[in-house]
Amino acid sequence: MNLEQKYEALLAEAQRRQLPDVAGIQLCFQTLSLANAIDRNCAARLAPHGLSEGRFVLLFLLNSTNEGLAPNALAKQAGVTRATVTGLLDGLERESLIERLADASDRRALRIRLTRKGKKVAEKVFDQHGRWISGLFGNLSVSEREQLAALLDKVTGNLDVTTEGKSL
Amino acid sequence: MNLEQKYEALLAEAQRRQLPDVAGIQLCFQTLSLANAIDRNCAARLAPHGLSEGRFVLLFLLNSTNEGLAPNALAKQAGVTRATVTGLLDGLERESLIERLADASDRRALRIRLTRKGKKVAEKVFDQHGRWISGLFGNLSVSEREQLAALLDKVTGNLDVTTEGKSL
DNA sequence: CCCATATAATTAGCCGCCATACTATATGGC
DNA sequence: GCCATATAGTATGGCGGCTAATTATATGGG
Repeated sequence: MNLEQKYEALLAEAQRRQLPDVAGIQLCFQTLSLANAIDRNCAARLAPHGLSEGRFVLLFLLNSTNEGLAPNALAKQAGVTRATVTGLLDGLERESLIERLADASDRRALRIRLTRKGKKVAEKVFDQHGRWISGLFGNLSVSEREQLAALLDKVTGNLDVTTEGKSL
Repeated sequence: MNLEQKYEALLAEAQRRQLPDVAGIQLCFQTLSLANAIDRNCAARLAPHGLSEGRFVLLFLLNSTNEGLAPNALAKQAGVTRATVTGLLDGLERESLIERLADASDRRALRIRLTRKGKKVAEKVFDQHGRWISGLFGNLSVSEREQLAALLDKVTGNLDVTTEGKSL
C-alpha cells in the first residue's frame, strides 16, 4: 500500500475512532502519497540539472517560443503568481539559463529568453523527463487507463470549487 | 479533465513533439492535479483554525496520546525532520495550542503537550476533517474503490525506489 | 572517572510558494 | 495635456520543507 508515515498515523486514528468510510480515507491518502512520491521523484531527477519543478516549467515554456516571453505571461501559463516567477527567474538567471531583456515598446516589461545553455538544458531535460513520465503509467493497459481517468474525474467532482478556482 | 495550467502547457508540448505515450503523461498530470487540488482544498479548510497541514498532523498526533510526545517522536511519526518540527511547534505555540515541557529524566528532551485550547481545536478539526475526506471518495462504489486502489498501486510500483526511501 | 561519541533540540540559511505593498510606466477620459 | 487608474516587475515577509552546523546533555568504553 505504501502510505506516507503521517497518513499511516492519521489512518490508524480514523480507524480507532471508527470514522465513517475509513476505506475512502485510505484511498485519499493513497492518492496523495502517490502524487507526493511522483513529485519527490521528479525533483530528484531535476536537481542534478540545477532545476526544480517550477524552474523546469518556466524553462520549457520559454523553450517553446522563439522570441521569449514576459514574466507576466510566464506566470499565467505556469499558474503561479508574478512574484513567484521573479524568484524562479532569479534562480535561472544565476545558473545562466535565461536572460532578462528590456522590452522595446513597453519600458515596464521584460522579455525573458533562454541562453544557449538554457536551450541545451531544456531540450535535454524535456526529453529525459518525458520518457520518465511516460514510463510511470506505461504498464497500464488502455482500459485500465480509461478506468483510472474516469475514477479520478469522478473524485475531482467532489472538490470544493471555491478553492479550486485559485489555480486559474 | 481539469488539469492545472502548467500541465496543460506541458501536455500540449508533449503532443507537439509526438512523445511516446502522451496518454500516460496526461494521466500522470491528472493524478497530480487532483492531489494538488485536494491539498489546496485541505489547506483552505484548515487555515481558519490557524492550522496548516503540517501543524494539523502534529496536533492530531499529540491528541492521540495523553502524556505528550517528544519533538523527536513527532518528527518520526509525521515523516519530517526535527528541524521542521521545531518550526511547526513554534507556530502551534504562538497560537497557544501546545506547550513545551521539560522532560524530567532527560534534560536534552522536551515533552510537547496540547493545551486545553489545543485539545479543543484538535477534536473539532479532526472530526470535521475526517468527514470532509470521507466525502471526497464517498461517491465511489466498492468495486470502483478496489479498482482505483489497485491501479494506484500498480503505478506506485514504477517509481524510483531510491528517492522514495526519503519519506521513511 | 574521563573522554569520545551519540542524541535532543535549535539555529541559520536556502528553496519555492504565497499575499501584500511598492515603484515605474502606460493608457484612457476629461 | 493631465490625472486617475491599470499594469509590469520587484521587494518584503511569512510558511513549510530541507541540510548542515551548534549547543547541551547522555552514555558507554577504556
